Amino acid sequence: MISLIRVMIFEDNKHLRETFRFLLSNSNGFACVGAYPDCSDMMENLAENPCDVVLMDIEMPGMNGIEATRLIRQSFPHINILVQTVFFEDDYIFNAICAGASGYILKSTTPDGYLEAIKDVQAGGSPITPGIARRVLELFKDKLQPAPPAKEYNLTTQEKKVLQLLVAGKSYKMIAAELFVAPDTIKSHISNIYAKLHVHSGTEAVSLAIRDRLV
Amino acid sequence: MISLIRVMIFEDNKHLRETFRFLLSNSNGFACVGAYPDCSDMMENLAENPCDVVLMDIEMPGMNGIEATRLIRQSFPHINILVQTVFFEDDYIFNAICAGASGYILKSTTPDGYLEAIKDVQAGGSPITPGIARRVLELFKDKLQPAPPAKEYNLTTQEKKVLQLLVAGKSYKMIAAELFVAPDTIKSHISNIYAKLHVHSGTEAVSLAIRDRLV
DNA sequence: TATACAATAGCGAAATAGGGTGATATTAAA
DNA sequence: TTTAATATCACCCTATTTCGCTATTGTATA
Repeated sequence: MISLIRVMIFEDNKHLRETFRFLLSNSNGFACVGAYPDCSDMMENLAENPCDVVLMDIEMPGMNGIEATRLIRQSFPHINILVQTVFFEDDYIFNAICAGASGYILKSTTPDGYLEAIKDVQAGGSPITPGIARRVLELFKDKLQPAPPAKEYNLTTQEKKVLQLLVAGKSYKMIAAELFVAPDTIKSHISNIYAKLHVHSGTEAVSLAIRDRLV
Repeated sequence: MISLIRVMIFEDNKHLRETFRFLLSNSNGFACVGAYPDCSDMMENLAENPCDVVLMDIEMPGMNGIEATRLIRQSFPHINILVQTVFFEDDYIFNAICAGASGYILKSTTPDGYLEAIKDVQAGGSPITPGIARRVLELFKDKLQPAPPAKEYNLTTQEKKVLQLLVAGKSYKMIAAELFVAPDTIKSHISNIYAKLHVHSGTEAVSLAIRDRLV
């Protein structure tokens, strides 16, 4: 008994859809268990025809491929979804990943490329067209390191401690107690902090401190 | 005149290093402009031998490939760095991307795979081994959607507005003015907000609101 | 039709925060 | 050695915040 990778196709372009079906039906190790132009009966299709991999177009009439991906992942988490598109849109890429796509390839891929990609996702990998992968890495970097504190504010070590306790929601008295100094000293520090941060209240200072990662 | 992709290699394993050198020197369109076992003289090497792509091992004696990647990106931002490793470590992947690696491949790649990957990075893409790409996507998802507000707090719409303005550093009076109601109304709302959030001061509320993404 | 909740508003008292000014001791830099 | 920055503390005064309690209105909901 040979293990087949069962693939379901969602692709609105009829010619492409039939090409995929033909390719999968005539390649060893692959089977096409359905090919549909839109996602109108998607959940029923998936429930009736078990499959391992879904080849999902993004641009489709009705529900788009990203929303469809999200739905499939919710009800059939074991299915690997290979998203394909003609566009490089950052929003597409970002949303497709968040929706749970397991791979993301460009439509310019060769027939063998498709088969390779389907094998890759089935094996637990995530084939990504290099051009798209570059965008993924850029997005990753942008989102994950939103610039270290652009401004330094030149807070002293004691001021930083006070600011931290202020962010923790402590009152002047409590901060004073924790740092073993007089409440008036804390008041003085906080005045200086406000001046350096150009704010005039605790809430403003806390807000800025958190957003600028001063704490 | 043919355009060559000039590649510099950093790889501590002598056999691998020489294999790469041989492969690049004997493949059309590629040139090896240097192959070193560590990064001790890296910056000088790069300054003296212009190159387009660096093939960088992660595990090396002395400076590791990730730190080296960071340094190269700082001084030679036009150079594309292709990182390779034998390990699937999430930390490696994460840090390599943040350091500015343009591609990330496993050492099990075939000779042709290396040449393809080098061509890909030079063309502005980011070849990533599917297995690693899967980890990248997982990391991406984990880091970017750090759980929606675990607690709901059941704030009303008006209370949310008030909280937002409080986070913006506004005083009771200013909030009242912006929402066209009496200051005492804001006082009431804030009392209710504090009760729902289990806090007792503006700074605490702002801190919690930002950290729990209520705003 | 009661009941609950949201939004509104007011009153009073106590606590806290914030602005200003000034002083002292210590330490680091010019 | 003078100067500048830091950390400390005090006093005065006002504004703001916080807590409690009460109360009205409109809108859903049981």
